[in-house]
Amino acid sequence: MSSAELSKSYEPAEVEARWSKKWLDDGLFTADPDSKKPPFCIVLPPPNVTGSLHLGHALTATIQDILTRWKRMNGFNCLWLPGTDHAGIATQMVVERELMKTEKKTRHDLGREEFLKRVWAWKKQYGERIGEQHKLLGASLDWSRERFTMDPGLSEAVKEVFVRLHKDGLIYRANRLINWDPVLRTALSDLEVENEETNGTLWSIAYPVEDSGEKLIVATTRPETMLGDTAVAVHPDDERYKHLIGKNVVLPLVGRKIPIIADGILVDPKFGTGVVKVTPAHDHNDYATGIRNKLPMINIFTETAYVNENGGPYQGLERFAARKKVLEDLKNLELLVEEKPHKLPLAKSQRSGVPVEPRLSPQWYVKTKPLAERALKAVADGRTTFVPDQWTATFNRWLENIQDWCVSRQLWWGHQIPAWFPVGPDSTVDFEKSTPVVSKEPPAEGQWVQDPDVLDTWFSSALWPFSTLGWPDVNSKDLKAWYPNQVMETGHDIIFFWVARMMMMGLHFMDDVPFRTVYLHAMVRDEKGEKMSKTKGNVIDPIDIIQGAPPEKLPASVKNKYPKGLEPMGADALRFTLAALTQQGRDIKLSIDRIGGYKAFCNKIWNATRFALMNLGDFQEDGRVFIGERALSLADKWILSRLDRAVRDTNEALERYAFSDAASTLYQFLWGEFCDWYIELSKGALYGDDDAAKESTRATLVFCLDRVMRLLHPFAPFITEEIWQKLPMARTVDSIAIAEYPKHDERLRDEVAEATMAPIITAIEGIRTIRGESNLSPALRIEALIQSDETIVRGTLETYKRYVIPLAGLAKLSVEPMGTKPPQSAAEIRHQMEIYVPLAGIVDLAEERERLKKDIAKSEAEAAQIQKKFENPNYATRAPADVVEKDKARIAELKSRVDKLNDNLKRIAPVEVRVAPPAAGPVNLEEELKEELSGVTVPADPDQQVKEALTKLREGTKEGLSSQDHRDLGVAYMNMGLVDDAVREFNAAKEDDAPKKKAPAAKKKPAPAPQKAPAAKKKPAPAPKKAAPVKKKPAAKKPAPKKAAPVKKKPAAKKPPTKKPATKKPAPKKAAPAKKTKR
RNA sequence: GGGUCCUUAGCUCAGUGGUAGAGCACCACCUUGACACGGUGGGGGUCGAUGGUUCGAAACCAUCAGGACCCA
Repeated sequence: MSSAELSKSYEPAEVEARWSKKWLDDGLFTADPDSKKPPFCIVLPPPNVTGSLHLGHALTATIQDILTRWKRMNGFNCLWLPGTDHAGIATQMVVERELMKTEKKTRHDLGREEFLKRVWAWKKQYGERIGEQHKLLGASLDWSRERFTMDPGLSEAVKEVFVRLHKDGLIYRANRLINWDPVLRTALSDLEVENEETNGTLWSIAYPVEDSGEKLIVATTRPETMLGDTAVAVHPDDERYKHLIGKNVVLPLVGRKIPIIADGILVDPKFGTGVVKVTPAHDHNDYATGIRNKLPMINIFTETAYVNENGGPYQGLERFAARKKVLEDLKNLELLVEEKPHKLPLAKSQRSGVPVEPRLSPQWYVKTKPLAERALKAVADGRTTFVPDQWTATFNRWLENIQDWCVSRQLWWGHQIPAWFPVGPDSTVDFEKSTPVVSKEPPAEGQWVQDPDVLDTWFSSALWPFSTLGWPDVNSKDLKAWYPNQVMETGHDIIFFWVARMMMMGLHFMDDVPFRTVYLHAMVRDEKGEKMSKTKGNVIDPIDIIQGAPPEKLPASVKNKYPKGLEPMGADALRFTLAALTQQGRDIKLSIDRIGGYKAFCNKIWNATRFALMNLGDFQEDGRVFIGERALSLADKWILSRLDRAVRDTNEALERYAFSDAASTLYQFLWGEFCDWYIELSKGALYGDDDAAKESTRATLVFCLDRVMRLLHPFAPFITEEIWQKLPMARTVDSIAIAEYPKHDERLRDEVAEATMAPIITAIEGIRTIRGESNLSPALRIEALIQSDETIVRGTLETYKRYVIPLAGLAKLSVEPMGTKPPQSAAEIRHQMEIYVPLAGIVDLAEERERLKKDIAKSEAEAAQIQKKFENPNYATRAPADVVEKDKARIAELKSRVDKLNDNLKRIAPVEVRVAPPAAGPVNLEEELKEELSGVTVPADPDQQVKEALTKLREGTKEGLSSQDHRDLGVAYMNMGLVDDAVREFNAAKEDDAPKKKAPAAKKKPAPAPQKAPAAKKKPAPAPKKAAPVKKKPAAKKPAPKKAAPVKKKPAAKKPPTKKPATKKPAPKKAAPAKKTKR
């Protein structure tokens, strides 16, 4: 086991399939109502049964699964209950469309019974898909409790609720103006109607006043409804029309006499002409006016919005055709006065998209006021809280202004309303006039017919938190165990559809809130921030991201960006991305590239594990000795302490539902600390001969991986299970899914270790900065000298040379008190230490000078900025002392830094190289330059690598070089302090009078390699100050700003939580991995 | 018309009174015995605009501009 072989990279497909099946086979997610553990229950908001999951569902599932797995691992008795919704209108529409397409039939051709059979068949065929998708996502749902809103149990709950609400006087039937969808031929609730700003027309029509030559000009956006006008209204105070109030107009086209009424509510005298036509049966405002003024109501449309028998000659025309005809006729009569463009809000059916036709019809309503009051109170009392809490206000405002809820739908697919109408003597049923009996069964006496209508889908959804648990059986074990649910997690777009209604129903029937916390997540949008919708064609199937997809499967917008299709990312990467992007109160713009980044993260974790397993030997953690009791190295103690912080921060973030903060912490710890630092530091021990060190390192690796896999498991269930199972250690449970979630453990915290590591990290980073900015090959070992006045720092660096040397790629490290600076060196001034790397012979000092100058400039600029604050006399007096002190200290530090950098700049001032003209005869350069070169340190024993490179170069110089090339090389060698080589080249330059043009063969190794083709520089002697371009980049390199002394910060204060994957890192400023070095 | 939210590096976003941050992208150097889905180093921002409060504003207040969403 300890030598388990891992593939070179993480391949999610196989791993996911295997564990997904195993978890289900083992029933790990099947909840037990008899458990003594504390309950934790989330019911999955049921998706449309015939639909398919989109990324919004993937987000819901991810968040709920994170919460559930986290709680499960924390010892809760978790139930996450899946299910689907029958989605009345949507499903019926889909099946009707299919029926028309394949059989050219309407549902009426089939009849209700036969049609419903088809819908059930459809449900059976497509209903599995949602479940499969959830399983691919790794959702730890209890499939044994899967529910469907039209299951017998849930249907029973619906009937029970309807009957009881009716008995309680909270359900009634009324003939009112409702929102009617003329395509679907059903009533809709207010929430199912969307108002859309539309460019329309405002027509002005002349209505002749009866027995008078006067005409009233009315303005309307819907002229066809004049067929149903029963009045015209003016404002009671409008002087223009006062004299006409009480008279009649003759309705054009129809000839009906209708009254001129005064209504101060309907009429705005400033709008249009100040005269309004009133059509109570086809407009909500007019309807209210009709009631106020006791006007007759004339319905002019059929249920499909064709003009009916009340429309006289227009009967049979569709509503828009009727409009056209009415306008035409008015024009002919010269009664159409004006026509102008007008913007108006158009009410459209959310489902069919057609304009809603307000229609008078008898429907069932839920009286919501009393229910809403309880819901409001429960939230006010804090029995249910919203996260983020900004939604509380939205919730309150809606419930405070709630209208009665129209719950009947003229559909076939859904819960048929348990109301019974008497069959009349002539075997007919008058659904409009007769009084129905509400009960589950028809009355025993007489002949009854059940109301043909069904209930709004949301009616059954509102019962979901308790109907799924067995209600109305109040003795149900599940109900007792898990009601109220702990959390309702859903999108904020359905706070009214669902959350509010579940609150009302839960409180009424269970006498308690349905859930303690409502977590509302943001909407998932595409990369451009647009809502994902089928019509926009930007909907992405989460499975295509998990498993990859060929371009032809993708929506156009995605295909454009990824013409080759999508690579498989794996469920863990998708989940982690969603969690990382979840900001409270902010939409998620999903970036596929971002998912790629987290896929890389998964691969990184995989390889870190691979490294560990390859180096564990026969180590086996039996758990008998607590890790802290082992003889741990500094690195071991450090990473354990960092791990403990990650554990604490992750738990703390999850408590706050701050998923992105948790993801960030995990990402940063695993990559930025564990991989970048600990693994690199561990190599010394693992590859060394000290068995004790090896043992403690192996134990630490296993300990960390075990903990961090558990910590990460809720976010990335598959890879963590796979890795956890491979760790050589004793386990008390068979799956990480039911292993204990790591908890903060004070024994692991080690402030001393963290503080001790700080200068080590500072030193390594400082040396790396020099290397990087000097473009030194990672393979090149260099020497470094660190000076510090801090005894502790010196002691630490001396003691832990074995950490610094390999990670910084050193051949040698010297540590000493502040003192004489080495000549010809690059410098980095860091907190409590100065780092010097002798560069003579390695690198072009001119570039180092540039680097220093920029660093100086930057420090000076920062100091000046702070200094400016002190120019304001009030600053020192009014600002808090500690802030002032801090600024003073910072200025002092910067000034000292500038001084030191300047010193070093002087030390590496250019060497004046005077080269005699070649024609002047033999020159003994060594002799001639003795003085100038006296300060140059010639590396006593250049690194083997350098030697090799030089050898190669020297060989290269033997052929094809012009005298000019030799001279350039000579200067280069001079600058590097390689006097012998320089002299040889200068001599060669003189001897070689027949120049051959050929660039030296040398590669780009560390040594100088003047690759430029030998230009025919005729100039006798180059005498360049710095000629030899050691590196390629001609231009100045970059400065070496580096932030001040990062490491110091003391990891603890992680600032506020962050969001993204990487946030602020705790200790290591930049967490530089440490790969290179060894060789 | 009412309400909510957003505007910080090329992109996506943290930061909410005291030295501008992350990931990705970018540049340079590296096929180093876990990983090129990698390593190291680096460049890049007048924090939407204007005014105010304050010793000090990306942050608080006001106004404006641009964008998103909800409700009527």
